[in-house]
Amino acid sequence: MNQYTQYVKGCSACKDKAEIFNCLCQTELDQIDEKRIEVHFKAGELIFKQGTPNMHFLCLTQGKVKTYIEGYNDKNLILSIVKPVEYILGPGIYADQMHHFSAMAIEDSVACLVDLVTFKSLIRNNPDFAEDFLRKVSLQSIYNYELFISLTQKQMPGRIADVLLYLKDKVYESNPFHTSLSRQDLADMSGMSKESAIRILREFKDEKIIQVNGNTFEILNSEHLNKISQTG
Amino acid sequence: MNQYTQYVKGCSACKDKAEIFNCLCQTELDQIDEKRIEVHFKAGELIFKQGTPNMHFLCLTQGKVKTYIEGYNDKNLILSIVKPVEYILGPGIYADQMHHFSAMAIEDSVACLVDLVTFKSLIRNNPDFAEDFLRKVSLQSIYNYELFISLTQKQMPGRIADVLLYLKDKVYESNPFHTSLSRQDLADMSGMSKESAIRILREFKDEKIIQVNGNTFEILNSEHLNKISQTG
DNA sequence: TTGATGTATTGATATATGTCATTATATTTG
DNA sequence: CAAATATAATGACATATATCAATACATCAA
Repeated sequence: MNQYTQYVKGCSACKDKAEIFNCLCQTELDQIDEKRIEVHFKAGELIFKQGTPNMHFLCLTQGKVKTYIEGYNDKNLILSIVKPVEYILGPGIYADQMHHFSAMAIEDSVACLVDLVTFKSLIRNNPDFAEDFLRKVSLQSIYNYELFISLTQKQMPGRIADVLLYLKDKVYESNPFHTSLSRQDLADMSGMSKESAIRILREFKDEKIIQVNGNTFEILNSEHLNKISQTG
Repeated sequence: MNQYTQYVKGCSACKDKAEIFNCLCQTELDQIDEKRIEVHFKAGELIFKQGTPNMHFLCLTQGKVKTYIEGYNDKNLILSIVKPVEYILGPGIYADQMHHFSAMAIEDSVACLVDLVTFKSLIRNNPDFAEDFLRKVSLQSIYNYELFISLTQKQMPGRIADVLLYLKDKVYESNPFHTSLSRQDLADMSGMSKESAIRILREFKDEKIIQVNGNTFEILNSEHLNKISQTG
């Protein structure tokens, strides 16, 4: 590591990678930089758990993380797959100071933790940052509404189609894509049993809509898959 | 109407009824008061429609409103029943300026509309108001997560139980309660067909968990209903 | 290599839920 | 008032989906 890499490390380096801190001036960035705690997580490690106190603002800088609600009978519902640089924040921050979902690294990951006092003071003192934060929260909310419709009004093929399109377009941004998500995870993303998820994937494969090789997926017939997503 | 009632009308009157404007000073309240447009809706009338531009902040002062996502095949998913004084705001305000769900009066209602420029400037200039707004958005988000679990991981009896408890505790705050919601609405709240909703209600009735008389519901065995909600 | 463990896959079966058709009950309209 | 319309309720049936059991496959440790 040379002097240059040394220099751009920290929040300033993150600033160059993502727009989430665009609204912060150097002083504010330095303020976060000073407070932040960098933590490394191995794949499969829990980052925070639903039901525990939410004391920090969390920003993912490397790796990938799944956020999921732990429901009944050991069933999980995966809400999103987060990739860097993006923050992972729950509604508890401005409500009851609790985590309402869990977060787990699905790849080796690095996250920065900043105490909420610092975070909230930035929100209070920088209206641009506050607005940007509201924008992010809103976008997440919009995605949640889409998820509602997918999960409650579409049948299994439509839901699996949604998951595949989400992974291709939003998470891996490539086709084919390789994922560290298990079949159980795919099932937890689409609200069904893993056996059902596997069956639908096989059907898609038989119909030459996708190609599956272990954990590598390729969407062959995007049009058809979109149609399945639309028609439910 | 005497001079006194005249005096307390407008946003100041609302301030007394709800905490949502507690953070605003008199000047700010007057600012809203000047800009606001009061609109009366009859039961069944559409207040705003999913997919149309979201140009106003909306505050319900009288009546009741259902917010719902319009999905596929003319199926709706009711997100919440809003009662006064509460605002009805969508994530579009800080994202794409569109409505992502529809709102319909289920009783004769009155709402105040304030243009977004005014609203956003209040958020920018009053950190307390911004924080309170974030708190509200967060609470809604938390409720949405509970809804996710109810809708995706519980079977029909559990979902109907959740709807009944929601109406009793959060909407009407009484037992028995009378509702203007149709059986179709109850079905749209629990993500099932209206026939299924009716069947479950009958089962609850047969088991003496609830009493039903048209649109009047009384929860007789709260403990049992809670248990059904828990066990899914 | 071998066994051991976890994950993926498949098939058979049970069950939850939706759909369709029909009747009953309200509610509105002329 | 009766007729007309909307909503509610019920039953028979179809089907989507979960569950259970068995097997295949991959990964890892010894």
